Amino acid sequence: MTDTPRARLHDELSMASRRYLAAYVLFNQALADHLGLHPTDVQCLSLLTAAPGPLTVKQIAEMTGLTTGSATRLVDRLERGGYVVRTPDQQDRRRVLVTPVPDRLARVAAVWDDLGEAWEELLDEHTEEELEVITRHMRRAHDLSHAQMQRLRSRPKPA
Amino acid sequence: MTDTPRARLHDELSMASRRYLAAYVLFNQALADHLGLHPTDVQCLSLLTAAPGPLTVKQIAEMTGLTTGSATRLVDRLERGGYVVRTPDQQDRRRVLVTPVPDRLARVAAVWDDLGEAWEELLDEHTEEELEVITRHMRRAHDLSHAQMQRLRSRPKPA
DNA sequence: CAGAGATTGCTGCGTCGCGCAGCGATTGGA
DNA sequence: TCCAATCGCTGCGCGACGCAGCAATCTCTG
Repeated sequence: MTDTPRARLHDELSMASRRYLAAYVLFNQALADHLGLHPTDVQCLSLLTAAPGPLTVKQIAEMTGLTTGSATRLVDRLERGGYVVRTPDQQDRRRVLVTPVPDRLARVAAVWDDLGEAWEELLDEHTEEELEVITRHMRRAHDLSHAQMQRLRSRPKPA
Repeated sequence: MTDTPRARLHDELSMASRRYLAAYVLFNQALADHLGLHPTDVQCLSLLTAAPGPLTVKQIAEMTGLTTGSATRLVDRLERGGYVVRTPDQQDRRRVLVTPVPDRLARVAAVWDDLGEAWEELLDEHTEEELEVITRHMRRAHDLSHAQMQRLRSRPKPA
């Protein structure tokens, strides 16, 4: 079905996205390995820094896709490494707030900044209109991935 | 540093990319879980179908970032599940060619196609020029991720 | 105000993916 | 011909993860 220019563009973008995402997975693994962590840990730290405030263990479990028990072990590792601290919630004493440690995260940020220079150069290759187009696509793709993930989770497994 | 429109666009795209990539990781996990596989297995199948021909175990190890031993176990799982077949290489009898099984992969493709409909709709929201802009950015981002991954791998660990 | 049910986080237990080290088989170069 | 290099496979141990059950706490109801 690649006989029209439009369809060809679709295929090219699909393939480019696949390669990009595959490369990101490898990069994420390499980054985690470089820091002596696991890909899941890096993902969690990314979520923590992107969040406006502290997250509970339950929220971390939902956002990472693993059980509360595994999330507890995950926070254990991060706390042992000094990346986060546990704080009991005053409003609801069942909850435990997980707060990232800025000093410790600075080391992670250092790696990111070092690599972020090339990222800035990449962004500078685009006009402002192009940046908006790409950003819009990213947001739509994010929403789509999120919706399809939930769809997959709430569907009977063929196994 | 978000005091200029340009810098604000940079930050927005950066954040949108982070969210997009994080969502993809979750989606990939959900997809693997849905198929009764592991994220690594799905990644490997994606690489196999994207490759022009059969891959050796060594190539799979390099492209997935794990050791040859783990790659052997990975191919074991895929072979046991009927997703791939092992074929001895005639030119070099040390090598083992791993070929995907079309019939078995059709089941994976079925999930993709079902979800790909929404993906096509997303692509149809863009003009052809916008598609080209996004594709170009994806390719550049892929190259950047790939280069930075190799840079991270060949650097001393701070641990 | 008291008690039932729901929610949150933590802990044994078993499973299994993964890296590491070493092995035999095969290939290509001195 | 011999030897180093390459490829894939196999024990071994580590550790991340899901599962099931637990105590503590909150919330809703009579």
